[in-house]
Amino acid sequence: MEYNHKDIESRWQNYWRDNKVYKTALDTTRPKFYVLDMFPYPSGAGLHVGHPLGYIASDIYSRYKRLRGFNVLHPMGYDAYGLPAEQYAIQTGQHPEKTTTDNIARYRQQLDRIGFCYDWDREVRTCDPKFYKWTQWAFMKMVESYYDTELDKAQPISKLVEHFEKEGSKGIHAACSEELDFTADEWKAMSEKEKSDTLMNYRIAYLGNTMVNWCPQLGTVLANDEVSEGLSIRGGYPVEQKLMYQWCLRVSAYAQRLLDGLNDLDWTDSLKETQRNWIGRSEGAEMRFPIVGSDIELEIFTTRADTVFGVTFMVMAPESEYVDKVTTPEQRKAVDEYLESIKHKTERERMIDKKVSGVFTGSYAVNPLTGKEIPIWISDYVLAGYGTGAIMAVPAHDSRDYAFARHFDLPIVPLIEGCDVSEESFEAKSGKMINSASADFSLNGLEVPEAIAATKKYIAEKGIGKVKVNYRLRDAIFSRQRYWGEPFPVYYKDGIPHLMDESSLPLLLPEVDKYLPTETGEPPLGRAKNWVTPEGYPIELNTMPGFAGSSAYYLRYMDPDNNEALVSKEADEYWRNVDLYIGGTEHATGHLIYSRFWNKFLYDLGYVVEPEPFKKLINQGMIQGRTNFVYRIKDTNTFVSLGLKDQYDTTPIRVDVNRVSNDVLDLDAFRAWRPEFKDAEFILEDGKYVCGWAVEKMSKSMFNVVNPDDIVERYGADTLRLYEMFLGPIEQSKPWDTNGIDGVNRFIKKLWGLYYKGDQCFVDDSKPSAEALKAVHKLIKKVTGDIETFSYNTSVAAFMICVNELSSLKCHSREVLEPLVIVLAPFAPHVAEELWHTALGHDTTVNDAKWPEWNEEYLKENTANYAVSFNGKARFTIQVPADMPKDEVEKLALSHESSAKWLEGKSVKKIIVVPNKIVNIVVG
RNA sequence: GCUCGAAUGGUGGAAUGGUAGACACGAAGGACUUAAAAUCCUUUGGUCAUUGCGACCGUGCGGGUUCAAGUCCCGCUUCGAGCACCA
Repeated sequence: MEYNHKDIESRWQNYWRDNKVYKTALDTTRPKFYVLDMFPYPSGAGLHVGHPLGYIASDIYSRYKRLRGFNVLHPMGYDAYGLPAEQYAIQTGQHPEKTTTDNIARYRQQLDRIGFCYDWDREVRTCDPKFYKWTQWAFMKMVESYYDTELDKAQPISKLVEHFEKEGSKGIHAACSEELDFTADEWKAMSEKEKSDTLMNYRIAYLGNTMVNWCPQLGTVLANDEVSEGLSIRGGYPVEQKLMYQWCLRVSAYAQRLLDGLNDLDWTDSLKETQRNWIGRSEGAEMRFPIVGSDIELEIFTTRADTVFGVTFMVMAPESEYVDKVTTPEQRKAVDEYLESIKHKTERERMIDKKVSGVFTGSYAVNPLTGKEIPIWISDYVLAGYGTGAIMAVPAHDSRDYAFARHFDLPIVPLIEGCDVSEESFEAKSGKMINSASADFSLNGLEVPEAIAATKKYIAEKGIGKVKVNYRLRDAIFSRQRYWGEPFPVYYKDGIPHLMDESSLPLLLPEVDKYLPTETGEPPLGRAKNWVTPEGYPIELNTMPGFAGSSAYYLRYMDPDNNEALVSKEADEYWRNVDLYIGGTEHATGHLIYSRFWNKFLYDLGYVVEPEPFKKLINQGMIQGRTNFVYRIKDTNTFVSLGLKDQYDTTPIRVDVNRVSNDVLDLDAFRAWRPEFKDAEFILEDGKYVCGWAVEKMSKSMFNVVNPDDIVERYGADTLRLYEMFLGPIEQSKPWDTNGIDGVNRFIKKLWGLYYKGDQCFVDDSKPSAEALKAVHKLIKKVTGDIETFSYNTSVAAFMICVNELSSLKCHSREVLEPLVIVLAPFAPHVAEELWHTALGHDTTVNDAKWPEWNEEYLKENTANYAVSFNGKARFTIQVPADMPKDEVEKLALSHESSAKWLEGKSVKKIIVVPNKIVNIVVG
């Protein structure tokens, strides 16, 4: 029997499927282990060779854990709502559901060919009503909750209502959009609409008038993580800031818990750091500056409380609500003109344009420490959304304030001894304070950190301000003006939003004639007929964003068919949370934040038992494309090989990588590729056409997409799996390079040759030699250690070494060949399964085998090699019996004939013997 | 600007502070073959030496700790990632 990957792989894939070999059930007698891949968005392009990288890694780990006796949950599903399907629908009129279903079918086919051990009975699709019922359900729970800042958890909104009834807003501790102040009587006197609006200020999912990222080209709002440098991540269209009435999630209330939770997670430092940056905690002080001739106080946030004595002016954001209140009649015209000029700029223009601009309001504030009057300005370098939307300007110690002061000729007061502010600001947080004293308070002579602490204490005592922590993390905007997403279970009665009854879930996505906004600018759901409740009230027209469906999907896999709960108590208590999560870094500030938030919310309400969803997380690197080039001599149809191209004037042209093998162009395939190359001529080197190459993003337009199907067809899934792991550490990004895959394929054939030659099976029950036992036990030890640390590339190398040793030893003993198959099974399951059954004669599947333990006895050496070195420079090697005591090794090393010349005229100061490694003789 | 990470042959990459370059690709030479493919064997960091041995230099750069540094410490350079008018 020759190794025939097509026959072996299709046979076993069918067997696994028909016998539901990978079906997982809740089994409290066995320890659980939950291994999860980030589920893919099923795009029209299908899988390329980069996608399976993480899936293979998690598959290996799942199979390994299973062989170790764990009950492994390893599911897969689809993040099926998304913009591409909707845009395709707009262009073609094809229902997004149709394209999505087709794409999923294609993905499934591609995934199946690689031989993954998913339990497909647990598949979820975010666009499936059975699934999105629970997305809508969680949203409703968020609407019905507020965040108690004292208990530090979500609470039912009814508790807050009770409090309002009794004491109004006095003494509440609830996260809110803005501080409100009302009495119980005022609350009771509110209209239904006013009450609704008031409660929106506290709900965890709330309707709010907020600055949103509006993308006109996409026709929808976007969350902060969907925007980068003022452009939409999808499509790269400009994004503007716009005040809109939108559903939001009060993620900011969870900022501190999201930050603290990171400490206990087994994630990479860089990913945790990314999340910490995104949450952006900064400790400082909030201070009030009274405005001259008014009872308004301007509130600011600063991390540099020590610099208050250097505040020479104040600046507020153009969008600040105080702008109107402090602008004097004389300055009104100038201010209006300035606001108008800002309004026309997009967010991106504002970011790029670093020119200093601003306008004086005409009003003055009082510096609470110096008592001096300072002017209040407006400038767009102050952001409305962060802190209080106003700042105290310290030009001597902040570069932005410095630039502003210089431009408008405002005073600059240095506060740190010896600093030079004639050219630029001094921003270092060190040095001794100067110029910082009033009648009853002085910071002079203190170091900066001491001064910060002293000022915080002082302002708190004086009632001027208080210590405050600010976060960069904003609430997530939860509405999208799109069709292809979850509808909100919300209807409007007299303009007041109401939740639908829980029993009416899921609220099904309605049919529409077109997937575009309506003529009046309403979202696509505005086209739906009868989009009203049975009572005739209109239903919300927005849909939920992509992250809604992906925030709790890992919980649904635990209990996918449950129609009574997101996940049953029993299933949740058994599976708990994800032990190992594998996916890309691109979700660091999106999905991985939202999911943690969502989980913490459900945890607060008692629906889940674990406060964190993903215990350990591995980020697989991106597989980049490796583009091949051919070089056409200008104005001809002649192509010159890489090594000779410098002799001609050439144009590099990207060539389909599938027509190139090991950088050598297949000439006929190239001629057949496109009509214009039909008559191409070639200048070869050594009879070959060698292509150039470059690393680029893997994409159709670069002609560098490699489809896993082609690799599986040619070499088999086992070769693909081993090769992807062999490329390098999984965390690392690397270009896909088909060069080298032959080496892995050769390994599998060589392995096969240990068991079979022609039709003859070699496996016998003979006693293996010590060398053979050693080879395989070394392998077991190495692979066991490697799997736990995800060093799969060195495991593959270990397999190669072991098989090479066994074939040169001509070892065919079952005692050696059986454990070899078991440890190989996670990596190359098809060939392992085949050998397990046919060559080794088992009738169970290799998945039910027991992971072998290595025996240290077999690994013992009977001789030990020592490198003998003098002052750290290795000079020669000695071989001694393994159990020779240290002092004898020393003696032997010193008496070796080669030692004489190193010892000549010198004395031995010290001898260091590292077992099996080195004898270092220190001479001097 | 702040934060984090990385840098090792022609290439991808190995190395608990202990003989750097495992394993693989590529390349060169050889065996088998009419020939090619496939397969197998040998060589492959550099320089010099070489029908014997060898010798010296080598992990981005400059210092340091150590008997011993790719690995630890300090200071740079370059590349990558995250955040960024965030006060």
